[in-house]
Amino acid sequence: MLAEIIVDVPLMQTDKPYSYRIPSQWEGMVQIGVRVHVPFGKGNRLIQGIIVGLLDEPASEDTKDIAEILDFRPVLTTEQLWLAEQLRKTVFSYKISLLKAMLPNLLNSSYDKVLRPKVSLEKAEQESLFGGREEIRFSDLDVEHQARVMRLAQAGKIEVDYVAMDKKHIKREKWYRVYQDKLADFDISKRAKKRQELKDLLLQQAEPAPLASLRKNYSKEILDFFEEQGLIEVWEEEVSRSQAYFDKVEASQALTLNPEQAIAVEQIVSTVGQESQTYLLQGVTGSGKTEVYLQVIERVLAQGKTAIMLVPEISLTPQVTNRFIARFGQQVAILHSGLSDGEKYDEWRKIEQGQAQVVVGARSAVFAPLKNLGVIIIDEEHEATYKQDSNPRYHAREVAKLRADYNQAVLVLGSATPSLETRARASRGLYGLLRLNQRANPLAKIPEVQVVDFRDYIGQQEAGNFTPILLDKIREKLEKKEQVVLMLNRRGYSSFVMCRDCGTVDQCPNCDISLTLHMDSRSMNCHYCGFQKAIPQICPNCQSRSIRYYGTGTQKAYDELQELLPEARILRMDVDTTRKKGAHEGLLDRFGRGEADILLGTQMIAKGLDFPNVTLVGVLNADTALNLPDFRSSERTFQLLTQVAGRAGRADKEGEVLIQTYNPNHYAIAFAKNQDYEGFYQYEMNIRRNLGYPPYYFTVGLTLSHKSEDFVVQKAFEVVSFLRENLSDSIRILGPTPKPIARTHNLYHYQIILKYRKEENLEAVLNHILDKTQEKEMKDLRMVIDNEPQNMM
DNA sequence: AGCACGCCGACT
DNA sequence: GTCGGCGTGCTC
Repeated sequence: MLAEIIVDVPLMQTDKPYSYRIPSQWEGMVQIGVRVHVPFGKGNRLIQGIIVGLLDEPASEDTKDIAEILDFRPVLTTEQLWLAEQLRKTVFSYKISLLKAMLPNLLNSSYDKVLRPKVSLEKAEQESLFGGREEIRFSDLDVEHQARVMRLAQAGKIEVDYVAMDKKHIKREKWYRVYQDKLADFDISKRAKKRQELKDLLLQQAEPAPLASLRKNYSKEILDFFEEQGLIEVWEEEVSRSQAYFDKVEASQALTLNPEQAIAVEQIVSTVGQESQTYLLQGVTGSGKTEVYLQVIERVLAQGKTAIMLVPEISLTPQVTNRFIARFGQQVAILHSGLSDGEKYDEWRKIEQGQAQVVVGARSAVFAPLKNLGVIIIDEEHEATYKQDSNPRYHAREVAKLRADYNQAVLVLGSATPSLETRARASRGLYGLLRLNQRANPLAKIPEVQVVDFRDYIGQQEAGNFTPILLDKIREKLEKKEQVVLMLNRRGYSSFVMCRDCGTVDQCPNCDISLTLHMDSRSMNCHYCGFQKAIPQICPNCQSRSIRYYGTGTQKAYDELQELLPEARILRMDVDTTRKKGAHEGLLDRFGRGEADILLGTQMIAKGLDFPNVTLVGVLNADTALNLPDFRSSERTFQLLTQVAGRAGRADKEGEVLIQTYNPNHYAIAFAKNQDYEGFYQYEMNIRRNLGYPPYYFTVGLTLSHKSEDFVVQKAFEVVSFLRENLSDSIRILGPTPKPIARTHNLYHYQIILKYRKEENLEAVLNHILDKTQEKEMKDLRMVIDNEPQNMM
C-alpha cells in the first residue's frame, strides 16, 4: 500500500505527489487528508506532507517509509483537496501553499534538530556543550554555539537527527460534578469550617460546572479532599477560547422584512439545494442587506445545511459579528485576523467537528471545512481585500464559486456598488440580479450630497484641509449636538518634508518613496520598509533651513481641526491609532456612546458603521485615489464616496454629505454626488471596453524584482519575448514598465501586464516561466504572477 | 530548500 | 597530486 503525498517544499520542481510506503502497523488507519512526516532528499530530513491519495500498488526499490502520522483524522476534506486542484490552474502558486492556506496556522508545524555526541567528540567539547546530557536541541542554542555545533557535525563528531516540533495545543478546562447522595451522607468534622461551607454549597449544585468557579474561594487541598473522597468527579474538557465572546451577546429575533427584502430572501432560498446559482444582491447603503443575509442563513440552517458569511476584514467589528452571534448563538464560528493562532485553531475545530454551522469571517474563511454547504454570502463583494495580495493569490469570490458548484449551493454577492465584473455578469444574465432600492428604516432618507470645489477657496482657507463651507457645517452640527464623520482619503500621499529653496523631498534610502512625517514619534518613516530617522532640521541637499511639511495626514488634519474648533471632542482613527488589538472597537464604542463629536479617520471609517446621530459626513479630499496609475482608480473612488456617503442619515435625522475636491467635474465624483450607480456603470464600462480592461478582458500581472535594475530589465524583456513566442497574436502585452513605486526594500520592481480574451496555452506558459525563474542563473530574481491583479501599484 | 555529485583552480 | 570552490540536478 502506498500513499501519495504532497511535500512541504514550495517549489515548482516538487509541486507533485511523491509515493511513500505505509508501514504495516498503520495500514488501514491512514486516510486521505492526513498530515505526515516523511524523509525527503539525500539527508532524509523529515518534512511535513499531506496525503492526497492512496495507491494499491507494490512499492519499488527506492520507496521510503512514512516516518510519522500526525493526525488521527483528516485535517483536510476531500472538497478542500479538490479545491486546491482547481485553484492550481488560476492561482500561480504551489499546491502545498494552497493546502496550507486552508489549515489553521497552528497545524503547520516546524522542525528542530536533536544533537548527540559521538565517541570522537573531545571530552572538553562534550562537557561544555552537553554538560552531561545525552542530547540537546539545536534551537536551544545561541547563534555562536549553533555555528560551533555545525562545524563539529560536519567533522562527524556530533550526530544530528531531525525532529518535528508539533505546536498543537488544545486548551482544556476542568469541570466537576457532585455526587449528591454520597455528599449528603458524608460527615465532615465540626472543626473543618471551610469543608463544611463547601459541602453546603455543593449540595445546591446539581449541574456540572467549571472547577475554576470553586477555585476562587477554596484551596486546592480542600477540592482534592472532596475528589479523593469520591464526593465530586473532576474531568477535563476542551474549551473554545472565544467562548467568553459568545456569552455576553443577547439573543435576537428576526426583523420584519420590507417587500423587497422578502422577495430577495424567497428568491435565494428557493434555489438552495436545487442548483449552483449566483445572485447579485445590489442594495443601496442602509437597505438592510444584513437582515436578508441573516434570514437566508436561518432558512438554510432549517434545511440542515451550513453557511459561510464573508465580510471585509475591516468590518469584522463586534457591531457586525454580534448580529450573527445574537441570531445563531453557538452555531457560529468567527474567523478573523485579530484572533491568536490558538483562538483560530479553536474556531477551526468547532467547524471541523460539526459544532458550528455558520462561519463568519474574512477572506480565508471561504476555505472553512463546513460540510453540506447551502449558501456562501460575500458582503461588500467589490472590496479588494477579497483578493489575497501575497501567495497564494486567490480571490475569495472565485473560491466561493467553486465551492458553490461543488455543493450545489447558492452564492450571494452583496454590495451597494458592485464591482464592474460582477455587475456585468448580472447584466448578462449569468447571475440573478436582486435589488434593494429602499432604506430599511422607512424614516431614513438618502442623504443630500454637496460637492465643494477646493480651487474656489485657494488662499482664503483657515487651514489646509478645511474649506470655510465645511467648517460652518461642522459648527452647525456641533451646536445641534449631532455627530460628524470626516474621512481623509490618504491613499497616494501623506505628509512629507520638502525644502522650499531647492525642492528636495526627503526620501527613503531603500525605496523610491518619500518618507512620511509622524509627529507622535517625532520621526520620518517609510511605509514600505519601515525605515525610520529623525526629522531633518536642515535640507540634506542645500543645507537651507527653509524646510516645510507638506501634504496631509490624519494627524495634521486633527491638529488643524483641534485648533479651529477647540471645544470639539475629536477621535482620530487610522492605522496608527488602531494598531493595538481591540483599539478599533474601542474607538467606535466611544464614538457610539457619544463621547466624541467628530470621528476623523481614513478609509476604514467608510464601512459598516451605523451611528444614528451622525448627520454630516465630510470627505476632506476626494481626489487622492483618483490619479493613481490603476485602471480601477475611478471605480474605487466612486465606491468609496458612495460608501462613506451612506454613513450619514441612518436614522430619522436627515443626513448631509460634503465632498471637497479639486476635480468636481470628474465623472466618478459627479456620479457619486448623484448616488447614480447605473450612470457610473454605463460610463465606466465604455471606458473599459475602449481600453481593453476587465470585465471585457482578462488580465494577468507579472512582477519581477531584483536588486540590480539592469538585471531585472533584461530578464523582463526576455520574459516578454518568451510570452510573444508562445502565446497567440491576439494577446496584448504591456510593459515591462517600472512599478509606480519602482524600488522598495532595495529591490527594483518591473511589471508586465497581459490582457486577453481567450488564451489556450496561458496556464502552461506561465507555469513554465515560474519554473524557469527558479533556475540557478536567475540568482535571486523574484517573480510574482498575479491572476486578475486588484492593485496595479 | 538542502544535499551530494562532479569538474576546475590553488595549494602542499 | 589533492583539497575544496560552487555550478547542477534530484528528492518517492
